[in-house]
Amino acid sequence: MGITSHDVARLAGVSQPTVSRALRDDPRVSQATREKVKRAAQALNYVPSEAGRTLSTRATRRIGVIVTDLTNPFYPHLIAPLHDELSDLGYRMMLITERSDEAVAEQKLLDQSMDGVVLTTATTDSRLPAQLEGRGVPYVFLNRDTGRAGDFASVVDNEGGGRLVARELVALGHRRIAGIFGAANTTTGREREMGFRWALAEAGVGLPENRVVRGAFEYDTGYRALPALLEADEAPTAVFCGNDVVAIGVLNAALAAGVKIPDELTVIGFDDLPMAAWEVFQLTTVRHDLRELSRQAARLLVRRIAEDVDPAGERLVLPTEFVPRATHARAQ
Amino acid sequence: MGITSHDVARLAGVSQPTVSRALRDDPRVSQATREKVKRAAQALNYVPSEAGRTLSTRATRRIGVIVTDLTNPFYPHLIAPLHDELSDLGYRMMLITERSDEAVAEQKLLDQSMDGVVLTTATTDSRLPAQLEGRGVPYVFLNRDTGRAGDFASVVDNEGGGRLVARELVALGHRRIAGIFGAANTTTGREREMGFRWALAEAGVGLPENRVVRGAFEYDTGYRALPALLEADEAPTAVFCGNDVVAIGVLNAALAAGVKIPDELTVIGFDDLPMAAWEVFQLTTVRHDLRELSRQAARLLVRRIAEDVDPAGERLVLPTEFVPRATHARAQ
DNA sequence: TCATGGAATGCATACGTATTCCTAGCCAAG
DNA sequence: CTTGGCTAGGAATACGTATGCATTCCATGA
Repeated sequence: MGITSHDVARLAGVSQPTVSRALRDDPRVSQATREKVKRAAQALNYVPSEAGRTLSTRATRRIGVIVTDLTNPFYPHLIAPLHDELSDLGYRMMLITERSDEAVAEQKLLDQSMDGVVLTTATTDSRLPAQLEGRGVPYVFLNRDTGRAGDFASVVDNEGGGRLVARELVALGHRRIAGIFGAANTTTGREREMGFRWALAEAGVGLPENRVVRGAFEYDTGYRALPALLEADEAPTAVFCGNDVVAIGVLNAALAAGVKIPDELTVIGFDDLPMAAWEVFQLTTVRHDLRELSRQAARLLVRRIAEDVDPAGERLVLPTEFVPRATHARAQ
Repeated sequence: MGITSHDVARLAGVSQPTVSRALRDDPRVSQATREKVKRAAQALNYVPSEAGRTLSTRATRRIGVIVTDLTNPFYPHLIAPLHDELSDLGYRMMLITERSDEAVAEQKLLDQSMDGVVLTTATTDSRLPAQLEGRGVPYVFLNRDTGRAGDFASVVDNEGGGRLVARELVALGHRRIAGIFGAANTTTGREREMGFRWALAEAGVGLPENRVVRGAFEYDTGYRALPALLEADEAPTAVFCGNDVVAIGVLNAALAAGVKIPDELTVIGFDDLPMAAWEVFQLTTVRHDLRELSRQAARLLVRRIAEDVDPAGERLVLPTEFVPRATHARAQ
């Protein structure tokens, strides 16, 4: 069925190893032979078998990427540039969702079928990193990490972003402020909350627990949190959301509840997804370079595979920037 | 470095083939030996090498999926259930974007590194299917196909969907109707347009070329098309969009242009993405079962790999349903 | 003229698993 | 007591590529 290097060898009248060398432009094969082999390969439409090569070289040129939910609009914006950069670096991307049975997922990661792994779903209690470590599989964190020393990670200055938002809200005169943060076992959730909280505290503004919600970085988290926050005795005049997707949930819930944005409620997101700029949202948010975030992760991983990396860990942090649009206003 | 079946064999005091058999519960190995081997494998934390298995069995349990742009909100809703179903069927998903250099992409598809391929980006003039055919790589079309006989495809009744919309618009009294359709070299674009057009013609309503736009199924297509359509002498009172993403572009453009939806313009989408139901859009659209569409494709491909399939081709067509929400109204 | 060395290529083998075929041992039937 | 058949496991090998090592051939220099 499949055409092998032996078939090419036969046609070209050389040995199989010579085919292998000629096609990879090994200087040890003469110009004439090289051309003869290439013509034969062309004629047979030969494509080297990846499995054979992998077994022989012990490199798959494949990278596994662990994601939770692709239908969450955030992830495609992470995955797409990651795919492109990996592709440029000569690697293919293998997508694995976290939901898969854990044992199965581990098998997939540990069977030597990938040269490296990108983790986008790290929680502070995940045991996967240790497994990979033990198996010698290079990996990097993207967007989230464990927060421990020794990580290889491409992340955002979440604390700084949280601070930016807090200062803006305070400057706008807001005092009853709410937060819908990410899960406490994610660094993105925790760091954004901490930066926000500390900067508020510096300004003497409190953030009581009854104005705080924590949940997954999903539309529904924002959509469901808003009604609860509005029920409180003193409704907040501003809410900082863990990310844009959550904020968009809030904006939709506000529309459903008849809450005027930004007059009655200021809403701030995080990430600046393209969607945030849509006319229907005009979401004020915190921008960072999502493309670069992914690219950096790809390059870091490839460096780690090549062992061209600081053994003590490398944590690449991208800066944030406040993006004023139409969902913020002075406290009434 | 890696632990192989030979290591397990040594520890268990048996031969390598016995390890292979024992771990795969081959009835030819005795209960006692099987347990001994499994304990040894457990102790060494043995995971079979995928490359070795692939080379030996000539099956990779890997499926390639070709996509254009993941950041287009439509694709994740196609890919996520596809991934899940493939995973349930024991396959992994390898993502490949169309933008990659074509030669490179072909290499990736033809190097025997996948057992099958799912094509989501077929155009009527694509040469990839022929390549795969020639190489004996099983493939199926998902969502789009070539429209030729012999295809293996999981698609939607696009024509029927187009008809549904045309009849609704006519019943609402619309006579100046516009269409923003998909590219003419995609079946999804063409069939939706044809169904729509024919049903309008049946009702005696015309669809002049100056009220027709064709373009990629992207946000920008809708966003840019609306101003052009509004400039015409007689602005349309209704516009049918090639899919929800395009429709959402139109809704945003309408907001920017100060056009009231639905009073001044009726907007209809196609697909019923979750996003269509968001309060900010409340998009009237055409629903089909996107999850089932992908699942069907996965199962069809696996059947084709097993050669348990009608050699003349199989085209699985899912029905459509009109979903009235808030972006349609009677012609003023 | 013969030894030396380098260039070009072939031979043998490794990679890790699955499978075909063979062998040893045992039991039961004659 | 022998023989046929069955069971459990091992030996050999295939899968396709890459590579270390051996070989051949030719040119060069002594």
